[in-house]
Amino acid sequence: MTENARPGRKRTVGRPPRIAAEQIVDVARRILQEEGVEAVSMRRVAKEVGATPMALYHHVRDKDELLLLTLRGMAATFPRPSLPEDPRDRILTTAVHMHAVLSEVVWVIDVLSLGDLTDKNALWMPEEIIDSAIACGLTPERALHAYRTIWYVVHGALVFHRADTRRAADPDRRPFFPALLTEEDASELPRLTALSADWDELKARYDVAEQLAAVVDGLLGKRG
Amino acid sequence: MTENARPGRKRTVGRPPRIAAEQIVDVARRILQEEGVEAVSMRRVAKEVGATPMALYHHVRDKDELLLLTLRGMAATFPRPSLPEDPRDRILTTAVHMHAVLSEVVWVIDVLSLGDLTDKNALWMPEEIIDSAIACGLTPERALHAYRTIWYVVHGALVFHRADTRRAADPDRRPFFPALLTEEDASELPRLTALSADWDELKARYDVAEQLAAVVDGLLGKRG
DNA sequence: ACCTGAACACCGTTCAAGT
DNA sequence: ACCTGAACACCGTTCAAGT
Repeated sequence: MTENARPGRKRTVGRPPRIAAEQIVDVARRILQEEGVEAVSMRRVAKEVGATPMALYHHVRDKDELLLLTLRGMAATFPRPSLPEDPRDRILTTAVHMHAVLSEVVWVIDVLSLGDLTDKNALWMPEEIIDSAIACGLTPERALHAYRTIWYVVHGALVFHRADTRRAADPDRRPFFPALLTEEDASELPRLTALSADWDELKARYDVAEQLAAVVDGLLGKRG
Repeated sequence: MTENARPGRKRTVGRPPRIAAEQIVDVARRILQEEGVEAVSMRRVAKEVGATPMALYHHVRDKDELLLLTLRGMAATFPRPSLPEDPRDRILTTAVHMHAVLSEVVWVIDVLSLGDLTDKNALWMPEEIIDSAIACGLTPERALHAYRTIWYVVHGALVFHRADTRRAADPDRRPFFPALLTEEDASELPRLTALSADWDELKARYDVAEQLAAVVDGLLGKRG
């Protein structure tokens, strides 16, 4: 948001605005949801909002800022779940919640991977995970690192699931992993060859909650 | 690679090629390395190879294919490390190796996240991890899931480290996480507030090998 | 202060034609 | 078979001018 268009600032002189920053962001968010991040362009948003492309630049600094603004308030639309007592379970529930929320609004992950977290309403999740990890005996530093690792697993599950979905939708998709295994590879790559038979079913059975449970236990050092 | 340009196919008629597919891929790879994925365009590659943009389409199907071809052979340039005896250690060493290799050629991760694995020389790594996980007592299916989770951690570490590097290089970077914490947040987000003081140092101390060790132990079920 | 119009410097890709 | 030229349908952003 540019300096002069910041909400709450009194506008006493000059031409009254014809389009509001919120309108722009709403349109961008709708395109994001309906057609994905690659369908969003300044020109497209401008057209749908009924203005020239350059009008947008009075409300947002550039395209990146517009995309980041679409995230604002998203976390608030999902109710904060009630968490269990046990700190280990609190971590797990929060992590699974992060994944669940983000897989309901798939476009968020696309925007998220190109910028920073801007939504303060989402910060209770790292806070909760770090706090619970400390309650489990980790130092604050180790707790932070553990949070990052958990986030990487959540992020990876979302990103690669999205990539799979896209590929499945692609009409003329190129040959990919299991297809490029030849007979000769069978001896060198026996495990992959064996698994490639029902690759898609196996992939579908990947259970994030289960994996996160194992990861959390590992990070908390609950091992013999 | 288009049907008619496939290497090994005898070309007995027609105009001799002026540019080879390999030239195109080499130029693309150089731009990738020197300026990043967003600097690669069909027009730019064509110019540097001394041809019109459309000449490229005789050797590759589209831009995506060109990018995927740049990965071909990358894994072979890194020697396969000697692995320890213990299967748990083999998993860890392989995972750390994946991370080390990919952080030496940072552009690979950008290309990788938009497509599939095309380099057969890289497949020994999932094979090794899955095989060792089975040796540790996991079923093949659980071993595959464990591999995916490990890959997510490696991928996340690389992607977010790259995002940080980019942001650090950006001259007019926007305010991001620790900066947007206000005094009022301190009570609701005490852990994050406390950690935000030396955020950058903490981030720099994130040790992938250490995290992977914990994750692997969790995935192998080595807990009390 | 807010918006328009024209322009700059790009994209990926298709299609018809040349050698 | 391989390559060119022109064209289509786009991009993000700057700059000068209008109300």
